[in-house]
Amino acid sequence: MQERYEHAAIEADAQAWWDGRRVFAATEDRSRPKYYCLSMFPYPSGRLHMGHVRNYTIGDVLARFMRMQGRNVLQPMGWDAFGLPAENAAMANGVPPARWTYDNIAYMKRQLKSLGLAIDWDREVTTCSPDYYRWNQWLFLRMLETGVAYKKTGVVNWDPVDQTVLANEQVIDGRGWRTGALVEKREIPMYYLRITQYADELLAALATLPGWPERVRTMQANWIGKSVGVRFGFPYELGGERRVLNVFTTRADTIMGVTFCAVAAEHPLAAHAARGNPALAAFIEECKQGTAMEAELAQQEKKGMPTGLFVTHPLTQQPVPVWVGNYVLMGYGEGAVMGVPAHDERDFHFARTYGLPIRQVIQKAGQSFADDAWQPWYGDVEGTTCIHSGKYDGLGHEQAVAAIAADLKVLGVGDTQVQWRLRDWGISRQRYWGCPIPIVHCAGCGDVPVPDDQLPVVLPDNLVPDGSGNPLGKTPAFVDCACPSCGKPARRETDTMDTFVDSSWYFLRYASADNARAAVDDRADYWLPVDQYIGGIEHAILHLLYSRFWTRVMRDLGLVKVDEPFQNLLTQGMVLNDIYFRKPATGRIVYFNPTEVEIKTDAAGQQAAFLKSDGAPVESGGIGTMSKSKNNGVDPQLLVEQFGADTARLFMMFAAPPEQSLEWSDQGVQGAYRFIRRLWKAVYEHVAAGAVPGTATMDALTGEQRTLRRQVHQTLVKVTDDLGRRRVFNTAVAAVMELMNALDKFTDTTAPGRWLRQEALEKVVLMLSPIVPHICHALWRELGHEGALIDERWPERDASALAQESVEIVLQVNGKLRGRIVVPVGASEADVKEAALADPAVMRWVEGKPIRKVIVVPGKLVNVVA
RNA sequence: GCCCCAGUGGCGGAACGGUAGACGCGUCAGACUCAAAAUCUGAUAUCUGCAAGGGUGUGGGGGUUCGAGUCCCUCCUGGGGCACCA
Repeated sequence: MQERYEHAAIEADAQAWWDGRRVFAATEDRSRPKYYCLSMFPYPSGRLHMGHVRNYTIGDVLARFMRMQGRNVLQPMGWDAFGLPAENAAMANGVPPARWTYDNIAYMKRQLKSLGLAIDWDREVTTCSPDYYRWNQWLFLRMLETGVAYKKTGVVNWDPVDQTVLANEQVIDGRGWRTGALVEKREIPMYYLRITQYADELLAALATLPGWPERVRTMQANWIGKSVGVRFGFPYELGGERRVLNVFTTRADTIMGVTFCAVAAEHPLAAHAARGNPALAAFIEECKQGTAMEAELAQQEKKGMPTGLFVTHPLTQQPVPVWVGNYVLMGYGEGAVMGVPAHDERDFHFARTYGLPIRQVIQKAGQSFADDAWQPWYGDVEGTTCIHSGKYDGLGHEQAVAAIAADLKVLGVGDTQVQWRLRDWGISRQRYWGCPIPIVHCAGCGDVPVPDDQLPVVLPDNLVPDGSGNPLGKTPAFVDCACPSCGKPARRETDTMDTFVDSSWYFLRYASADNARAAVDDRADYWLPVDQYIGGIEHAILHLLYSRFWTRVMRDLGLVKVDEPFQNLLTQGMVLNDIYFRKPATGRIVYFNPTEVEIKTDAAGQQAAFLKSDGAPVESGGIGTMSKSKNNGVDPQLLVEQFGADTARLFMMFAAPPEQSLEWSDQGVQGAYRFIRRLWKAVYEHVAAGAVPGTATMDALTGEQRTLRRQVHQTLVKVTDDLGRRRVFNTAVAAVMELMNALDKFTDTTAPGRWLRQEALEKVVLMLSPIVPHICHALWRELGHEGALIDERWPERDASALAQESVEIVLQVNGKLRGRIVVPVGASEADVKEAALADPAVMRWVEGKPIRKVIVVPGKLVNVVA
């Protein structure tokens, strides 16, 4: 055995061994329980970043661990290859997005391979390939047929200078990122998927996902946002015609406190009132300007303007003024709300601003109402009763809502209704680098779906966008076509699909990746659902919800049998690093990569950062997610070259639990490397000492030998639990490190001692193999095994090694630690209590006080309450 | 603004209501070396004490419990998401 640990040779050798025997190619072996281990596929941005390394190492550890547990493991990989960055790169470099993307994929695939991941590359999926996206198109057409897909108008960010639609990301402070022009909202026709039709099921089924983090389920439930309330109408007359203004409210109990109604700027009533009212028309225009982003809308100043119209309160018959409010969303409910300033905070501030009356109709015991300042209890529903509400006075929230809903129903103006926050999913994007929507617009026949036998509608791969609109629209070879229905010249749809479509079913395609005739086949029934899905917390809502929806749509089309695609979910935390920058007097902030920066400590002990290239200081921007924009990423390539994939993997697993954010640390990497070299050295020295004699008889072991063997098996129990049940890896690594520390101190060179060392090292190599597979592959051979480690099973614990004769008990007096005693295992509670009370330290602390209570936790502690 | 999560030594973190700080990093001391690096050994929350020991301590405040870093309420700070970044 070689004395030096040489990661490059060891890793190349192990990877060649796995590749040469195709050990990770998965087949549908029905005799074994399957394990589908899936990591979120990467966007091919150019190079792998640390977030990827973390994500894929977690997946790989679980995949390899489950393989050792006897499961038939599938771990596939692919590319989320459509998207905006390719268009941005094209604009910057003049290279077509297709070439940029495929070059990136080739490079990143080499990087992934160098990490030694147990991936079945035969199932690789690339979403920008026609082999994949033709099925997006095919599935979209099925959704059109079943009514899941439909067309309506939607709001987009419009850059009036570039004449193009902007992504939210491209809008900075309300202006276009390239032109600096004020962004406008614009309504255009788009295709939508009826996810709201599945809202009930998507919400209810969260209860069937105990393997998901509670917080993700909560976020999804809030996103779907089911609320039960009352929908009712305020009657009014317009041009001699009787109409109603419908609103939805969860607070029908406050209906007697209505002093105004507010409608969205896009509401028909607003448009009507604006005719002949230039000031109102201007206000409505102003509301329609600006952002379409919820985060910005929610923070802008609440503004409104009266329409001059009045509606009638359905219960009091009083006239109620109608306002236009910029805080009313057309997309939610009816696009109109009843205004109850006394009991809704937004309405309160609105009413205060515009001098509208505030009428208290809810009271709470011990609280007094004043209309000059908002108090949180005004919005309470518990412990409140109605006042100033006529026949409803004295009723609680629920009773009042029920009574008022019933009365509105009798009047024929309202009823209880379930309202969802969830909106239908708009999938049209006015962009080039995406999956073409398979529709042809014909002057005679209208919107005609492309027939299945003409799929895929192939995206031309040689265009270079210039930022002014979708280049597809300027490409006659793409746009001009014959109508599939009448054959006359027609125009092809130039919108492409949201890239979330691509990622909503790729995990199904992996199971049937080579099928050119169908999107999925019965192999999907074998592999699905995904047993373990691993990805960033930033996908907690959208991607995961869309995937759950899409899977159900495919189920209802008879294509798959599962309801839920992902049985267990692990949301890994972000990878963070230091941020350094300079802010020139004019121009934009310049960020420097931490590798370009040197930290110096001056005479006074103050630390300061300097740029290596010019020696001048840079400012510290704290710590943040590794990102291109902050230029604080670390290239995994350099790490792998310098220290090897095993070190990179070990550091990632050891530095933090998987769900927490992870701070990058060069010194932490050094520590991981040091441990790997220690492991190598321990095996080297053991092997160099010659062959291990026979076997040892357990009952002949000395106390010290028994202690070591117990620790070996205790570590095995802990690591098995951490990897299997708890899914935390940092503590598993720590336990093995402790064992290695103990092994260092175990200098016994007798025959049983050497035998124990052999056993300990074998267990360590097996336990660490999911995390650092390359070095373990090599060490397993060196420890004298003919077969390869990849074919080994996870070791079993030896119960006899774990047996103990005595156990330490912690003694507390009034909850404070005061001493310890050692008692025999299985000592009775009474004996332990007696021993505890007889302990000198306990006696000293309870002296003179009557003992009120003694709590005994068997095998752990005694707490004396005095 | 709304929804979700996290705050523990100099740092990353451990503690699955029961010994706070495992393990690693860093620092300090020692060994080896002409020297340095590497490696190895030991110490390392804080205050008090010669020591044994004792006090304090898990972002702030309050609560539940024999016992709270852990559960509940509230506030502060940081992070993620908010529907066209992926």
